Amino acid sequence: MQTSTRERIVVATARLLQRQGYVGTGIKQIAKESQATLGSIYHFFPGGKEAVAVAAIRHGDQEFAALLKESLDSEPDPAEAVLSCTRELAAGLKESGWVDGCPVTAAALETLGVESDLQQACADALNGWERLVRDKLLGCGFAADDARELATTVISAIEGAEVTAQVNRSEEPLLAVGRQLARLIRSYGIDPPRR
Amino acid sequence: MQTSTRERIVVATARLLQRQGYVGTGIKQIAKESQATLGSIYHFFPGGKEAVAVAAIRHGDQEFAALLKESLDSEPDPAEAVLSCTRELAAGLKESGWVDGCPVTAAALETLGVESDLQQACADALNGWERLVRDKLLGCGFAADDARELATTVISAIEGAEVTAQVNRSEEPLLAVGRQLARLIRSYGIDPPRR
DNA sequence: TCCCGACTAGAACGAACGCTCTATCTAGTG
DNA sequence: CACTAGATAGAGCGTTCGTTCTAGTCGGGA
Repeated sequence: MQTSTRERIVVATARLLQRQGYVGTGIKQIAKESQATLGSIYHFFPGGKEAVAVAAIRHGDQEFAALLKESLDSEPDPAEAVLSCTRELAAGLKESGWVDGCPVTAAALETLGVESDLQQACADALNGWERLVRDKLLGCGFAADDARELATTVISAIEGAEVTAQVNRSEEPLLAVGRQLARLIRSYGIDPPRR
Repeated sequence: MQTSTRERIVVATARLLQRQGYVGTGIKQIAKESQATLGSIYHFFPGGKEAVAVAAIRHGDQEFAALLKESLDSEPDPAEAVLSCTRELAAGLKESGWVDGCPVTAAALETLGVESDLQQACADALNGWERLVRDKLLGCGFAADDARELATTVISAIEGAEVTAQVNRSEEPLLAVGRQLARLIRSYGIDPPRR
């Protein structure tokens, strides 16, 4: 067996969570989709459904962080980097038939009322992504306050643009937001570092 | 009876939807919360749960559109108008204990896979809000293309900022995004119309 | 007075939910 | 070979889901 049963469960759950949320995803559906059985799931995750979801959210977190980091590292100019990131997200979203959106938003919104590990995992993911953007901006010479506000704006706007793109089944919202974010970053008039 | 049973059902459902999404909200919970009975709900909404949800989404749509329109009309300068809007949203979010977020996002994300009236209602809401912003910008002398892209960005960013604010239980993301959006709008260098 | 449509009320149904339980299989160790 | 911990397998538990159904209440026109 190439991939462990545990890993198959986590990956399948991550995909299901981003498509139909936490409440909409059943343990038995996870079992079927991951080619595992109920016994296996409860063996690896004695915490039940929520424990599986937490692991899946963390998986989606790392996956998106890797994509984001790759985009940010590929371009020295932060404005270009954000553009490249939105382009990549738009392409991926279209390819999935507009269903594979942000891996944490759906789950996060459903578990807001209750204090849970799941909610914490979602918050950690969002804040981690924001930190990646902030560090990039700091490395390009932005002031600390500007970098922080811009990072929050970039992540929030991308988050919202992904939802808008999904609902309208169109790449345009993501691309338009990418262009405007690039303009906003450039408006600070900081020269991009040359390689 | 001051408010009709039908209205109570719609209002209660709208609040439940924005807090816990579509799948997470049960018909019986709607009945309890709205002081109605199952019979009443199915009497007014023969289409069942989805029909109730569609009416509730449309209600939330109009409610938010009214708030948005009020913010936009209160300030002649579009940048100031967006700032005022994010401030108002931040205050409302905090007051609700970070649970009453965007009325359609949660429901929209859960019903992406299937072609449904509910999904259409969510798309209509988002596009309607975007149009409000676009018309404001057009009225201020923005070029058609700029107004369209900016409107998409404003709505998407606010949408995402609201999620970020909820997850972090903080007003700051909404306020920061508001400031950056104002800066972006001003970067076009178009003089705000004087009253 | 009767009646009828609008509305209220909640018992009951089959399906699906998360989870527990026992049983079986498998790989590694003595 | 026997033994055991790890992993797999799924029947079945109690509960809740959305929906259907029958029964009852009530005000106003014939």
